[in-house]
Amino acid sequence: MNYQFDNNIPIYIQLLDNIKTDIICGKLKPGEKLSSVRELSTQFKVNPNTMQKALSELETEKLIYTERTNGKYVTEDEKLIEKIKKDYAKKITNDYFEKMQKIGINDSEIIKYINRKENT
Amino acid sequence: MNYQFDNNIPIYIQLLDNIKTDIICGKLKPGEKLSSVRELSTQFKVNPNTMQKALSELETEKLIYTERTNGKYVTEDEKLIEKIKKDYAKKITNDYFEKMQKIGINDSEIIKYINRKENT
Amino acid sequence: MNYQFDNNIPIYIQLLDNIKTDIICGKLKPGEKLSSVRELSTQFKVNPNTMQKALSELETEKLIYTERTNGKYVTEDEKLIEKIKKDYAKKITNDYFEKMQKIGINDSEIIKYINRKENT
Amino acid sequence: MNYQFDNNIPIYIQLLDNIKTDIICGKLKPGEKLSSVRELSTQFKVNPNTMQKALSELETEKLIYTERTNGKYVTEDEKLIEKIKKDYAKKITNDYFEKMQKIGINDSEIIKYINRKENT
DNA sequence: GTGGTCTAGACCACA
DNA sequence: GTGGTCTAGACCACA
Repeated sequence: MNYQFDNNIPIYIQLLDNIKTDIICGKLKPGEKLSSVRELSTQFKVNPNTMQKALSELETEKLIYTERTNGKYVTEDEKLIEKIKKDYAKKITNDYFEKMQKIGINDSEIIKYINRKENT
Repeated sequence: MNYQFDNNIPIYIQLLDNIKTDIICGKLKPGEKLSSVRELSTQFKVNPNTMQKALSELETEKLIYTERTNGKYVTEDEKLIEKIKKDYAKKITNDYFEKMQKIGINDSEIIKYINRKENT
Repeated sequence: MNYQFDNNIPIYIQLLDNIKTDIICGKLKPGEKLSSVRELSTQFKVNPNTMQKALSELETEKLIYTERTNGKYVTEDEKLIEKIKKDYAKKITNDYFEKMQKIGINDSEIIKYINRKENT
Repeated sequence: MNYQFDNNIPIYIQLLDNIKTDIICGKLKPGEKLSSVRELSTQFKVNPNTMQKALSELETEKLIYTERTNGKYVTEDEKLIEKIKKDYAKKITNDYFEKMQKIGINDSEIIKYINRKENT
């Protein structure tokens, strides 16, 4: 499996989002141990420093924590994960509505777009 | 009127989006003459080069055209505007669904988020 | 002026603390422009990346902000600075008391140590 | 009893401080025999090597001594303990004042912070 | 083996 | 000129 990076977004952000998404959607379980920085960087074919940067950002968000000389783990705080998930969902829903309204598409028209999408 | 720029997105992109949105939602009418680059750059408080770059991108998209020595105008091609509007609306609807699904939120849950938003 | 680094503390933390202290005590004023990353790294004789790391940590704390292609500035939010100052002062006061009590020195004895210090 | 370690300070330092504090505050009496390294490492849930390192540092400071094949003991030199206690107290008092002054809090303001703390 | 730090230096977009 | 990103690779403490 070979990851494709979007050239317009910094790689460390894409790595970060990738792992974050895995935590939020439950693919990475609370308390689960992550692969080592070295392994992950090999797997994603990036420099260890780049991976380290992505992971340390996740750590400041408290989504992962480090046991020194041992490894990195997904937070056990399930409420935090749930909160981040809901906040994120609300945010992108808001952003979506904002963008639609900005180009002059009102609520009832938005529903049409959504229904068309739903019935695919 | 003072525009607030998001420091993480190139200013010329933000300018471009701004004007594009105005055309799509009809605030700028088909065939309407734009202010001069100089005026626009003063109005948005940006470097004229930056404004120039934004406008030339819009010109590549054919949303505006230049009459030499006379100024820049919104395209008169209403079908083009309509098409860009619909394509854009579909695209952001798709993006929205994709993002929600990525974090493990399925269609019926998406509807909940949308309803909550609708009833605000 | 040549900075001496403590070998047991990461350099970027020491840089960060240094600048943070300058902001908190008012040596760097709210809204003041910082020297460029390159200048600062020359001045402190560290690698630009190390300085960059220190500064970006200060940015996540919102004590500084970046104007792209322009430079970095001290936050204009004086309340935030004041808050960070007070929180920090409370924290080190608490830490001090805790440490003293841990080695079996009670409040009245602490006062003696403080008075002796005060009258120096 | 389960010790919580701060991940940013080497565990052996935290163990060392812990035992040192117990000696200084009298919880461990002069001449008292310590538990075996094996017991201590089980009790603190650390690797025996780590506990060994902590103890050997304490031995360098002469706060404990080893009777070969018999075990480790707290020093009987009460003056030494008293001296270390006072030195430590002075040191952290000095450090405290230094830190406060560094962020621009003068002596009279320090007193306010202390009084507020005292009256809790 | 684990994570953390740091350097040297290249390269980039933007203004 | 400004900040930002990324790589290659060394070195370190800790367990």
